[in-house]
Amino acid sequence: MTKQRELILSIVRGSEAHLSAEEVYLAAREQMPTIALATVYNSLKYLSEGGYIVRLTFADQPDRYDKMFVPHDHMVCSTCGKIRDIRIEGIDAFLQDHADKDITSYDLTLHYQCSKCRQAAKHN
Amino acid sequence: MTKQRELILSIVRGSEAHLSAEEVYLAAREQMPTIALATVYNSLKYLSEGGYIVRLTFADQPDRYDKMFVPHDHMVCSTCGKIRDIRIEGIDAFLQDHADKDITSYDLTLHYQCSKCRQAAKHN
DNA sequence: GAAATTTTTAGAATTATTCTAAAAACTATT
DNA sequence: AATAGTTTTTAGAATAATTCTAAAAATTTC
Repeated sequence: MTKQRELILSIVRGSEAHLSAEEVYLAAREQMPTIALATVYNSLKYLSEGGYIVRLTFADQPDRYDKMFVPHDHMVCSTCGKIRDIRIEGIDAFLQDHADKDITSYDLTLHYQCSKCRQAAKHN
Repeated sequence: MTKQRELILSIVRGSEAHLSAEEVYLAAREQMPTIALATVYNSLKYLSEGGYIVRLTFADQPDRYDKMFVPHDHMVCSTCGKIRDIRIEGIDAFLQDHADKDITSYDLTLHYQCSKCRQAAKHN
């Protein structure tokens, strides 16, 4: 673990948001102004492949990174793209039961409209 | 519906694969050699926003397009990236039941290792 | 069938990410 | 603790996927 990777890990772990590489880069620069964007990408790859953090891929957004201490799924607002954590109780068992092959992991994203966007939509 | 959009819709509907924009473009050019790549992107956006086809987003791959006559989910091989359709019986009801908000749709991707890649991995 | 609108085309632009090659930082070896 | 070997970082170039732009073509409306 280099200083850079430690820093990046601490940024992802210290945030409740689902940060993009760019956002991690901006946060990292505050503590290490000379860090390169490529290092952020390298480190995020290293950390997610090593299981320290989880990479999330959503449509129409750059990839995001999640500390995922507690297993959970995600809801994305179809209008503004904001991401919300959600826990679907019993989903793991349900999926293993209903899939014919052994699954190693899964991604589940629910689409919905967040309350802010629902409000905004009314005023049209 | 313009000629171009008709053609692109027929290509997606006529394929069992999950075609990328580039693949649709190559197929489209065989019947309409002057079609522009931007038109393929525009049309795929138009068709997926209109509900004629479904856009799929996976990590480390360009977006893909699926005719989705029958609702289903997807399994992606973690090694080669190949996509397989899967039907998870009762998942819709399960999700609506277990999510606290009204969901408009969902994406579920299961990760696994396809038999070809599992074989290949053995010989190491 | 002229006018208005929409779509297509071709190429430039943008965004997210990876690659490259040299420099720097570690690690292991005497 | 100097040396050699390996890994990581850096900065910038390169790439891939997709969108934007502006003019031309097609389509629709009146």
